[in-house]
Amino acid sequence: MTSAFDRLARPIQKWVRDQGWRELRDIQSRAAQIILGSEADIILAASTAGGKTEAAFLPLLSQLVDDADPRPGFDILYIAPLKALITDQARRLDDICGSAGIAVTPWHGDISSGVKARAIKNPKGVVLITPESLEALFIRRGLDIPRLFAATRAVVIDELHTVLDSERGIQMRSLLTRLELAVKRPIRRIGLSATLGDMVLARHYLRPDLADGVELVEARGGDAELRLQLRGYVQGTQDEGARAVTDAIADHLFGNLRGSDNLVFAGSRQAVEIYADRLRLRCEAAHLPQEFYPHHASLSREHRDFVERRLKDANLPTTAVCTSTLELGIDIGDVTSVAQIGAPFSVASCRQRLGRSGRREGRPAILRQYAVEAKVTAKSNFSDRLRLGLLRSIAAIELLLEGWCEPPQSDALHLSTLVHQILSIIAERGGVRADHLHKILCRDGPFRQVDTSVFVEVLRAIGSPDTRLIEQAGDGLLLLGPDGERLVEHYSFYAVFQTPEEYRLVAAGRELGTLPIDNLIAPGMLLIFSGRRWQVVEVHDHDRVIIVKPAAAGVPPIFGGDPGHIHDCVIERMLSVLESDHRPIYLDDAAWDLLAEARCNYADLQFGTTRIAWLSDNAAILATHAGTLKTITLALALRATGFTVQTHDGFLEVFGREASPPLNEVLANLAAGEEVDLFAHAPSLLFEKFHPYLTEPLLKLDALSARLQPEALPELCRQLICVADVRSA
DNA sequence: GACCTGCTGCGGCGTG
Repeated sequence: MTSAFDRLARPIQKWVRDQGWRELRDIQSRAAQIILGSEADIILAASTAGGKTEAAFLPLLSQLVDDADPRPGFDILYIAPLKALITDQARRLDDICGSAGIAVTPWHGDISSGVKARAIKNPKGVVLITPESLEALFIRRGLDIPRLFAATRAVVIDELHTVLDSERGIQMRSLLTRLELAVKRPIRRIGLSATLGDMVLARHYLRPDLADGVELVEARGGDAELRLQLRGYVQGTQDEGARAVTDAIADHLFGNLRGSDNLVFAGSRQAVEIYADRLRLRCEAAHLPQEFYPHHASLSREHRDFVERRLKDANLPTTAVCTSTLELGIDIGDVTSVAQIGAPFSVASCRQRLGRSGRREGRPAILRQYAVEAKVTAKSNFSDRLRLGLLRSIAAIELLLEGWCEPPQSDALHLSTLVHQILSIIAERGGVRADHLHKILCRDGPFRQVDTSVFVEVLRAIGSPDTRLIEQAGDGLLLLGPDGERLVEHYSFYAVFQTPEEYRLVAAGRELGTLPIDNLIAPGMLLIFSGRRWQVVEVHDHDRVIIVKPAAAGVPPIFGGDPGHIHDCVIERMLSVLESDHRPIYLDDAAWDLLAEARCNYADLQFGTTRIAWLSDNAAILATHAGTLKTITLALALRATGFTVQTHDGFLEVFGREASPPLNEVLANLAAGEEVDLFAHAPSLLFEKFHPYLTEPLLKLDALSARLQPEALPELCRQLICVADVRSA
């Protein structure tokens, strides 16, 4: 067979040689053979900096050079979830395309309207766009879509793994369906991804109707040496004790990270502020130049750019104390080590973070995991005694080492995003019939879990006199109603995800960043923000602005957040770690003491032989051996039957009240399939952007599909009472 | 019990 390199177009070959590459990487050769030898859809899976972009684009651009399409229109559509990524990739592609005379157009909110207007007039080459800007194109220029994409041969979707089951991922898949409808032919899809946990599901996501036809090219081996340490810390119940742990961790970070580039994932924006402050003080005390900086989404763009530039600069040692802002693929170069404070929420993000270090040949990947546990007293709760945070850290590391990570959740209805896409299609076309809408979105598009009756209910809800998002014309055509019109006209419509309201924080005329409005802020209060200390001078509620001045002391603000979902496999692993007597080699002595203590307490509760630990006649701790979704579902079922329930990772603490029936009986009934009203205590059902326009029955369906697992309840309860029976018999 | 992401069209003003 002709080598992959030989099959590339001349100018592309020249570019490869100019890079000084001796040969194409394995993933690049294999991708080139498939792209140039077939029409197949492809997933290219490799770690950051694994050469995925070139693997897709070298052959695609070769096709443009050797076999140009005379029709007008963009030849290649590239979609990425971050503006920064588009800017980076446009620069790299410009370099390759320059000599081949192929146009490269970055397209997102920060690109000037002049560039966009020119591209619309004369569309060609590669366009790099965000899902939101593509959405805007459909809504504002619906009639131009067939012309703009008449010549498009391929859609390249970057960071596919981050959008698989998210609202934005569903939106993007809907847009791809609509694009193919507009040009009346399929367009090859190429997904670029980090290594995925479940490749079958990923293929299905890329091309639902022909998942088996999706070719998979994964980067082979090449895994760097991994150096791991899990350090245990115990914090007291007093404020003073809590500070002592923070200082101990800050001391360790300061001693080990100074002088090199590192990322410290602190877990929350508040923790980022605390640790950045502690580390700054240590530099000042030692009369050393500052090299520790905070980085999270509430900080001003200016400050974040500054930190990112420092990370890229090889001459300035820089450690960013950050949230998941620095987890995604923007180019900050290689870092020496990664630290993680507190247990990670998912194995997938843990892997993504670790992938930031050890990327260069011969350098190890280094992960320091800090586990902070509460000091146990006579009054301590069992969850503190079982050291659930430490266990989750261990479980995540073990699963990471085994190559596992969370698969996407595929059965959610995504009704909020469905409302968004209904409005968008009506706006794109001016009007559309209900049956046609159903065909585009539910039969051909990504909303296949939505059956006809639910779809009709959604249309009724958003067409009701209360909501007035849509209305029906005499000929049956669905049109935008007055409120729908107003919604779609505003630029805030294009994003499918929700964003909270915020104050802007300003010091000496410069914006430091933003704070959620639920912080109670008054003049005179002290704040830690952007790695420095401030005093509030003025609060302008109307303009949502807070003016601050430097201060000598401060407290970190509250940033809110939502509870995360822990996967079933992570919980199972936590329990098997508890039931084993093995000492993982990466634990330090303090962490090992904590684990040994947790194992003793687990045995004391008899959990080795039963899943129910009775606290009294009608109060117990249940070991659900299940992740957040199932555990929460059981908690709601028990609350509905009159119990007070507290939830923990994989455990429930259940207390009977005077009127509640015996817990044993309730569990037996649930095991037998008895139905209970999981929404008996009217929990809030508004989570997503377009939820406020839906009816309560629809909101419950949406919650049941994505946030609960009622179908798992009987089996979960059978397990609970079965294992309990074995013990009593 | 947490984090992140995105945005058009148009009017008004200054400058060359």
